[in-house]
Amino acid sequence: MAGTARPGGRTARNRAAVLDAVRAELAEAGYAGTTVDRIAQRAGVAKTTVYRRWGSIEGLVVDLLGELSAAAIPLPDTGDVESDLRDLARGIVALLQDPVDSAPVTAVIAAAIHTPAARQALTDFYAARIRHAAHLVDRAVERGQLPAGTDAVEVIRLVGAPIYYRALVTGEPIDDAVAHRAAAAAVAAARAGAATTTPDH
Amino acid sequence: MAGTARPGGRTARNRAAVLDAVRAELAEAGYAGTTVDRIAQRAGVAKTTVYRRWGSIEGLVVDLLGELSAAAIPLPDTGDVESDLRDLARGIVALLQDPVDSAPVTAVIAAAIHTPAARQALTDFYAARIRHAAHLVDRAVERGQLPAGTDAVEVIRLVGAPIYYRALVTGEPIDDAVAHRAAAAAVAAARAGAATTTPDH
DNA sequence: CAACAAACGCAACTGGAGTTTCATTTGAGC
DNA sequence: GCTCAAATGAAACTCCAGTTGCGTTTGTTG
Repeated sequence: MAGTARPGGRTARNRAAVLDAVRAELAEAGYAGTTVDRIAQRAGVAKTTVYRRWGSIEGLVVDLLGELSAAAIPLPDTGDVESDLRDLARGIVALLQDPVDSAPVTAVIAAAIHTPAARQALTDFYAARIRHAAHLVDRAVERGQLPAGTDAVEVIRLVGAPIYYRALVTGEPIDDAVAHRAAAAAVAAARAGAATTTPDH
Repeated sequence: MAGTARPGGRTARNRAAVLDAVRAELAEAGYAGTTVDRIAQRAGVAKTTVYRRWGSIEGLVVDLLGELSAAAIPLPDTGDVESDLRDLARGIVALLQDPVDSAPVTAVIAAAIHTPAARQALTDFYAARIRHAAHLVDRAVERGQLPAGTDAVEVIRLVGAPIYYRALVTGEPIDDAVAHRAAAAAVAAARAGAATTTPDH
């Protein structure tokens, strides 16, 4: 439904202009300092149009997130699970450290705490991402690097969790060392059978 | 500075009434539906007073978080690291599942994404909590259940991370099974030496 | 190219969050 | 129990996000 009208039509052109403006405003002023008025002005569009089509800033960032999920992300494949997971973790760290890339993500995370629509969009977004990355773990299981019965999705969660935990909860700094440890911990847990589809408790 | 004036004075009485009102409003209407006007009305206080003393809703929830950190939390001590960490994880799950308890926490997390003051308060809050819980891991190292050189704080992070990750990022359901796996993964990582103060990379 | 529905732009309007001003109350100190 | 600074209450005010109404533009259909 992103392309109901012709890509060159005014509707599509305005949509692109507005989303670009949101990206720019988020990067410059942050989520708190971003107003619909300025976005509309920057996009050369009446603010009425923005409110009619997106309803609010939350609607805008949700739409922005949808664009992100459309962009395919390459999956590392070095032949070694831990290397692959480390690359994956480094990608997450890089994403969260870049103001332009992280702004829409953290904005939706904040919005998801209040708004069910944002919550749903975020859940769908990460479900797809994690499912995609899980293939990396499946390959490792096939290679015998991880025990059979390993829950691939759970391993991916274990990689991302410590990084987002720092970014959102503790506010501790994030760097490649964090990515390194997250990958190492995930692999260790998986090797020990702590990430299986049927827990042995 | 919480008790500058006498505990029975009007100032302290108003503070308690307002914070109680915030708790109640958060539980009923959620963070998005909470307004300063209703809080003031509920507390039997002029809204001017609220704005003067707390500045905004964010200031209120930050203050609420401060109250939470003042309440001491008991540390499990079963003699087994994994049991202890599992109890700890269950406590986090219980906190996030209870609307009344979780509301101020998630509210500050959302606020911390935008507001530096909330960010600082949240960072301090969790730094203290994690440091406190880390004693549990230190004891386990002394008992020889975990390798020497284990970073106790990092182990605690590994327990909390998957739970908050689900709550804030992926939106996946949270239950005791999640707590169980988080503790198991953290112990596995620690046993494998993936959570040491001096990483072996 | 004529017709028409949908999307848009513009300006005026609305409502509520947050501020300011000043009179009043509280409670600590003497 | 008197004094005074600080905190509070009440009401009027400002400002801006979000809405509404209506005329205009766009682009699709036949």
